Amino acid sequence: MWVDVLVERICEERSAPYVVNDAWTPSGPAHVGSLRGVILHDAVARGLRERGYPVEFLYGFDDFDPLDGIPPSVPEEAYRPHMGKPLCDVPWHEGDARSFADHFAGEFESVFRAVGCEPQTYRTSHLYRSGAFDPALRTALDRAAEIVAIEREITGSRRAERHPVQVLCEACGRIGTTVVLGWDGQQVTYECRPYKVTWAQGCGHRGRRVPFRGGAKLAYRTEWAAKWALFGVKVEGAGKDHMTRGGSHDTASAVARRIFGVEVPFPIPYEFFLLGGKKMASSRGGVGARELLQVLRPELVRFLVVRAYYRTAIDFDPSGDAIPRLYDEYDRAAAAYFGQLPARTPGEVQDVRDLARTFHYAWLKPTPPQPFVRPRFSKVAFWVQMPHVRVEEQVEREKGGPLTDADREELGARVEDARRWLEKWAPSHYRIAVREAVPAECADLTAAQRELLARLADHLEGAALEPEVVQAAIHTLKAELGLSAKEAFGAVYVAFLGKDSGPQAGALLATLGREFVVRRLREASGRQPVGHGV
RNA sequence: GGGCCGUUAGCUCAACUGGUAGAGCAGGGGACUCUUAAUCCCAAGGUUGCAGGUUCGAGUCCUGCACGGCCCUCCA
Repeated sequence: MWVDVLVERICEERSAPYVVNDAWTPSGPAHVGSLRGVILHDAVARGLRERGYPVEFLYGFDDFDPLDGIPPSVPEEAYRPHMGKPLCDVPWHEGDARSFADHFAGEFESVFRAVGCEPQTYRTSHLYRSGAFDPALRTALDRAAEIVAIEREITGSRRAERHPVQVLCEACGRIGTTVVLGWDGQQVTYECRPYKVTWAQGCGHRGRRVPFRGGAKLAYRTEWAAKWALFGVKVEGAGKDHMTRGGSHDTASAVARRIFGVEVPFPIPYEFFLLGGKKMASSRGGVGARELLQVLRPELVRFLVVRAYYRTAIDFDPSGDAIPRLYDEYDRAAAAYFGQLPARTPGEVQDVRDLARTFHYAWLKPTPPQPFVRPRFSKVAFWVQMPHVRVEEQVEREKGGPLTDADREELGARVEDARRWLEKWAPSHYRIAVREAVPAECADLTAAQRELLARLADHLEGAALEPEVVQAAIHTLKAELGLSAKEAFGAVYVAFLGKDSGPQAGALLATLGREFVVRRLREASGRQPVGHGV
């Protein structure tokens, strides 16, 4: 199981205590890829902890970065004047005291807490304003030329020369628009340029200021290296866009080694998380991390990430069979974890062991789970649609005993997921839906089946529409006509559902109302009512 | 051009540091003979993309190739 393999290698290649770090810029709603990052780091931290090492799991919100784009979910006019300011200095448009950064950081934090990730969070703005980053800032200013040279070397000088420090403009409060002109060991001279970047306009101010305690920030790649040095980070993964050769991770690594003199954290390059084949990035809209929790419950979200090898892309498409399949795999992993999955060959023994570990890392809480019933998802989805079925009784019968609290909790979650799935994602053949018009499939009915439908219509016209009555009538008629149960009931299902199976026929028809039932039976039979015109 | 990933049964995917290629679904056969038939049982289905190599042994390791996806630009 890949988490265990990574943990093993980390123990060989880096020494304890382990600081595991991950970070994200709260510039909009977090997308699912960021969620993969947190879950991955959380699982690795858990694995290291279980080996008895001291582990610190940190999660940074890069809220001192400039606002460089406006997410589509937010009114553009409210933020246009703030373009280029640090995210932590941009007020949230809906009145309360929070900043733009705090809003999105808080939102994402509640998502990753829900899937069981418990890092200690920090904000880069605090690192700057508290002075924690001042030594790194001084180093970067003193050795700016070296850092620029490193960037050019690593990236193959594809990019324009860029100073590793950005000053916060005293006149307009922007940080994305300034350039450093000089550094005398005490103060930086800088200019806030109108056309430095396309997404924000600097005010033109030219000044001198002390860069410390929040007066300036490190450029992204240097800042990354500085964080490793400051916290002594031993493990930090990143999406493959950072990890490509000559990319930001390579630059940060060189800066870490040559400028700050620290070891590069154990890298974990992980693949993207796609939803329905499209990349979900906050800047492009689409389904975010929060929305994923409205598709899958937290246990399944975490399982989805943990079971996939970290170097392969996850492409989750909630339509189709994906959710029932995911549930089946989750149940298999749970069975392996609880020792309920038999293994015969050595290969199977290993498979079961891996599955059990996967479930272990997917489990939300640090405390081990107690066994719980796992009625198959597709079955639950069927039961919740049957008017006469009480799901809890069904599960009790399958289990062969009364349900525990854990059982009931699990079942409740499944029922809720099943209803949501049926409503939003399930392919139509999973839905038991009474057709509004006579199904075309009725053309395939035999003469005897048509006869049965016609006689059933006649019978029900004068009888109580009770489940037992309907049920008994079908059985009587099938005997009269020499039909099998499958042929008889199949005809009824086809007439209403367009397919040859469904919930108990009596219960189904009883919920539909006599007039409709009789009319539909006659239409499907292709016969005129006995003794009536029309 | 560089990098990463993928290619295994009709479909969706498994298979630890190399050790008899598995599962779900679909399809086939059968069972329960008044319906929780979306259940249960059985069988079948694969020269693991192609060509080489290493090995007693390769889906797994190495080399090359083909096809597909993504990343390498700004920003993070």
